[in-house]
Amino acid sequence: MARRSDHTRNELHELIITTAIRIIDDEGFAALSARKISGEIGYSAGTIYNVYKSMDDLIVTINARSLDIMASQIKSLPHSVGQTPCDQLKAMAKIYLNFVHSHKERWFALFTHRLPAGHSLPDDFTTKITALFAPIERAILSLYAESSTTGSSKDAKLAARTLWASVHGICFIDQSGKMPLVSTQYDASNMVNCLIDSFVAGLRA
Amino acid sequence: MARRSDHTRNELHELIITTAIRIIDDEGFAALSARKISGEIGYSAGTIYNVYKSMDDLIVTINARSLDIMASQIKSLPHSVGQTPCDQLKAMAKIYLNFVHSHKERWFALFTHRLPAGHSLPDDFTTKITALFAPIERAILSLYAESSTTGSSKDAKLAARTLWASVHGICFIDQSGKMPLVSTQYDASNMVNCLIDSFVAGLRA
DNA sequence: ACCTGAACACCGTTCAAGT
DNA sequence: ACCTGAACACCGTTCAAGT
Repeated sequence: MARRSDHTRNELHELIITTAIRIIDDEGFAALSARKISGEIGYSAGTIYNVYKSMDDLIVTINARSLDIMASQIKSLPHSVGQTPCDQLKAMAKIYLNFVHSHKERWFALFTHRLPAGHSLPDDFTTKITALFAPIERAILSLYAESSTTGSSKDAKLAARTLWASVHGICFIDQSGKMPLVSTQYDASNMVNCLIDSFVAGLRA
Repeated sequence: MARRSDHTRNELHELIITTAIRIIDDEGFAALSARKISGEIGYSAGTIYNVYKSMDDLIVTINARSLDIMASQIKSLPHSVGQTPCDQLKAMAKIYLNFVHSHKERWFALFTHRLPAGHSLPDDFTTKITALFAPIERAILSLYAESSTTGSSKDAKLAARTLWASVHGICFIDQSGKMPLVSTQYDASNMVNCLIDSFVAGLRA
C-alpha cells in the first residue's frame, strides 16, 4: 500500500511506545501484544517490526524509559543541605516506592522481562542502572565519613548495592501480593523505614 | 479412544508435574506450555485440562512444591543449640540462596507468576508462605530477648518480614542479571551477609 | 521507501465425538 | 469414564507483493 505519510518515522516510534505503555498500565503487562498495539494505532502488525527489531526490543525501550523517570525524580530531589545520609536514603527509597505504586505494571515489566537466552541488554540500559546507584553510594559514603568508622569505598559499594537490592525486595513482595499482609502495620513504607533505620544504625555500629 | 489405563489418575497427576518441572528447569519458565507437556508424556493437550483446571492451576501447584522444598530444608536445619540468632538467620538465608542458584527457573516461576485479575491464590498456598516466616520471626524474637532492648512481638514481625523481603530482593537482583556486577565482591552471598550483619547490629543498637 | 496481508509456527482452552 | 482431535481465538515474526 505504500508509504502513508500519516506519521513521520519518529512520530510512529513515539506512537508505538505511548500506546504500548497505555496497554501495560491499563490492561497489565501480560496483555501487551504487537497485534494489539498495531490495531490501536491503525497500522498492520508488520509495521511494528519496521520500527523495532522485536517485541523484546520494544519492551527494553519502555523499560529504559522507566529508569529515566526514576533517575529524573532523584535528580530533582531538594539539595542535600541539612539532611542526614539516612534522610537522603529514605527520600530516594520513597521515589522508588512511589514508582511501584503509581506504575505497578510498568515496574513489573521492568523487573520480570528477560531477553531470550544469548541476548543481552544494550550497554546504555546497563549504564542507566549504574547511574541510579551513584547517589546511593554517595549517601553511604558520607555515612562512613560522618561516623568514626573508616569504611572503604569498596564497602560502600557493597552496602549501597545491598541496601538497594533490599528496597527492591520489599517493593517486589509488596507488589506480588504473595506475602500475606495481616495488617497495614507491615506495609511497604513501614518496611522500608525499618530496613533503612536498622541497616544504617548497623553500619555505624 | 476411551480410557487408556496406562496411568492412574495419580500417576498422571505426577507425570504432568514432573514433566513440567523438567521443562522449566531445562528450557526455562517461558518454554512451558500445555502442548509441550502433553506431547512429551504422549497424551493430547486436552488431557492436561482433565487433571488441572488450567495452566495457572498447574503452575500454582508447582510453585507450592517449591515452597515445600524450602520448608523441608529449613526444618532439617541442625538444632539451634549454641547458635546465635544471627547465625540462624544466615543459615536460613543460605537455604534460600541455594534454592535460587540450584533452581533458578523454578524460583523465577514462583515469584513472577501471577493469576489473572480476580483470581487469588488458594489458602493452602498462603499458609505455606506464612509457615516459612515463622522460624525467622522466632530468630528475631530471641534476638530481642538476648539484648536488653524490649522489642514487642509486633516489632519482631515487622523486622522478620523486612529482613526476608530484603533477602528476597538480593536473590532477585542476583538472578535477574540487571545489576551490573562489576566484581565478585558484590555477589549475592556477600550481600546477604552484609545485610544480616548490619540489620541485626542495627536492631540491637 | 513504506506498508500490508497472508503465511508459518506457535499458544491456552473447550468440547463433541469416539471407545 | 476417559481421552482425542478439531476448532476457536489468540500469539510473534517474516516477507513477497503492492503502491
